[in-house]
Amino acid sequence: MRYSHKLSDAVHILAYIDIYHDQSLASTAIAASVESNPALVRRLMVALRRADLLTTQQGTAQPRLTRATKDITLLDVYQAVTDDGNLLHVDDKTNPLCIVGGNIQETLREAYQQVQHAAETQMAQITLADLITQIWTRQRQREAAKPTE
Amino acid sequence: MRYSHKLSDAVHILAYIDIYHDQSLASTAIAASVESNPALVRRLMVALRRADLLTTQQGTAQPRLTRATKDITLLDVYQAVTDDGNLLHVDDKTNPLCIVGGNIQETLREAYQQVQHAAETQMAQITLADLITQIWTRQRQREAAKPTE
DNA sequence: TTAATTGTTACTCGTATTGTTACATCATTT
DNA sequence: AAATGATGTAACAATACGAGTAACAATTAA
Repeated sequence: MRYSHKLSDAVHILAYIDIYHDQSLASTAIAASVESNPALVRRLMVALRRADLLTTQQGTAQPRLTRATKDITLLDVYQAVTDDGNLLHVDDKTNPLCIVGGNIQETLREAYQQVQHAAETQMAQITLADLITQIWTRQRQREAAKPTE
Repeated sequence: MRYSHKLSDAVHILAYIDIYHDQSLASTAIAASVESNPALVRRLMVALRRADLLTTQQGTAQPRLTRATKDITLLDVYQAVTDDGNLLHVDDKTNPLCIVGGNIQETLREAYQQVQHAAETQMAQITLADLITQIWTRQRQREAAKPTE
């Protein structure tokens, strides 16, 4: 299975909507920035809409964030675009008659839960506003490095 | 097939080697506990050997841990069996001419690195000894619940 | 020598992700 | 009212990776 960039693309979409709020927000325009295709963008926007992160209206290219960028965390986006949301996965087919096979599943589930919690805590501390600030900072640095285009 | 259980199976192998050290440690015996096949077990053992977590000898079914179980962490095993070791992945194909597409990759890479660090810190605090203790605890609980087999 | 085991490779299969196309539905413009 | 453009949605293909499986050389021990 290929590594997923759904989270990255979803963040991309949200940042695009915020930064280019006075330009075209059509899925084709966003797709050009993501270098993907409009259908993929719309599919991700469905997931973001279901997670109550943005609103859309059929027929109009007017997606809007439902709240301030500082109130949308990386965790919100992550949970919106992943199915189960688990970073690590237990092998649920082990031999129950073996001491290891019969007890490792619950043991690992608990350990993985601790790792998951640590990761999610960090994700919850990174907001969309933080990311957009970073994007602008890097943009200004690039412009400063190349004063004449 | 769905998400990878390489980490789970690798921990399984290490725990099996420790718990059943006085019984057959052939890849077929371990595979029976994992409910997988010997070749998969041997492939994972290659990764664990390269990470200096165990030693093997061709022709003999005598894998041995290179150090005490308390000195082997979940992070050690994770890094042994994953290629790049990254839990989250940046979309490296975005439009560099767009403010978002041109700066989001590095921005997300930094954010993902923080999440990765949080997860790895937690993984480093979970040792193979902890997991084996958990396995034994659960085993005793199951035996107590069913006094007569 | 014979049997068992590891080390290794090649191949198939299942499935998640992404790319692509098509079309119904809705809104806006003419 | 018609035309245009957008979203919502589904279907299918292409791709990639994990896992299953089989096969065989190399090595060890009986």
